[in-house]
Amino acid sequence: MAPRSCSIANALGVVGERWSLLALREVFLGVTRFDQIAANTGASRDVLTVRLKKLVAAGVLEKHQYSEHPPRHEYVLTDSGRALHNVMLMLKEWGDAYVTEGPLPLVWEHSCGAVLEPRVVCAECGEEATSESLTRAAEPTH
Amino acid sequence: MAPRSCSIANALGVVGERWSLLALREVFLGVTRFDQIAANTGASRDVLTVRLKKLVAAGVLEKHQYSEHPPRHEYVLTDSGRALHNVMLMLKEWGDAYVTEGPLPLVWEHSCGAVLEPRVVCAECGEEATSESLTRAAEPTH
DNA sequence: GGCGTAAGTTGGATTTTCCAACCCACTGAT
DNA sequence: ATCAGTGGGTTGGAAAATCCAACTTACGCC
Repeated sequence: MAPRSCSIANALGVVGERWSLLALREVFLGVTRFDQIAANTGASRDVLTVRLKKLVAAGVLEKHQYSEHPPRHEYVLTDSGRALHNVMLMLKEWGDAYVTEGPLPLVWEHSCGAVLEPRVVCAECGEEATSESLTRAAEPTH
Repeated sequence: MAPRSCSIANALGVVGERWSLLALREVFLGVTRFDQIAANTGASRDVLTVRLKKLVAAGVLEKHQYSEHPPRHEYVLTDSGRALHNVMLMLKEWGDAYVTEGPLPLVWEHSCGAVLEPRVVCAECGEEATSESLTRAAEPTH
């Protein structure tokens, strides 16, 4: 039996290794340089090198040279990388609710002025998308 | 410099290891037994044993005995586990859009009848929560 | 010249992971 | 009663990934 084919597995194949998402979190927060990413995540430099290369190869990040002499780079998000924002939001939300103890280390405020409480809704009808309100529409026909 | 304290890191401490989220995906899909989870994810049995124990210890899953002789168990989601649904949805959405090639292996239909296209919105105002519409509201005061 | 910073590389020890094989308790068919 | 099959693991050894500290290169500043 081959394992189930699934976009969650595919996604994790790209960003599912340790440090990948934390490195991306830093880029989202505006920290784009190797040393700072290493310090803020706690990843060792060699592993971080490999992760960043993989994320660049996968088209999630781009490496921009912002100085030629000496050569200096920064990592910036591609469209694909920016699209991971929702994943990070939900992961943060779950961590806030069920893992983090004590005061929350980071709180987002939405442009409407409220502290952000994210909800996942169906783009069509605007109603919340819970696991109960979803049914499988297609199976692989193989 | 200590690494940044953050709910994303805390969340990944619980579900960030390989196979954890895929095992949870199976439980969401109604596959609750060890052998089937192993087969559908591709995880080796020893690693899966450790992952499931950790998820139970973290309060994400519960192990229910459904037969005494022979002892047989199934894994069921707790509230905390059910709350991971949003994370999985967004991960699937990103995988669909940026990683999976060819036809999508799985499509969800919302109760409104439409194929689900999930959006993350602010619970307060209902507007979409993009990275541009968010600002940091609090920093650790330490 | 010496110090500091950025962005890695390298080497070796330690952990994890993988995989196949094994085990035990039971069930159901012959 | 034996015999294959299933569920849920455990064990052992090989392979891969990770961690950490030290080293490197290439500059800019004083």
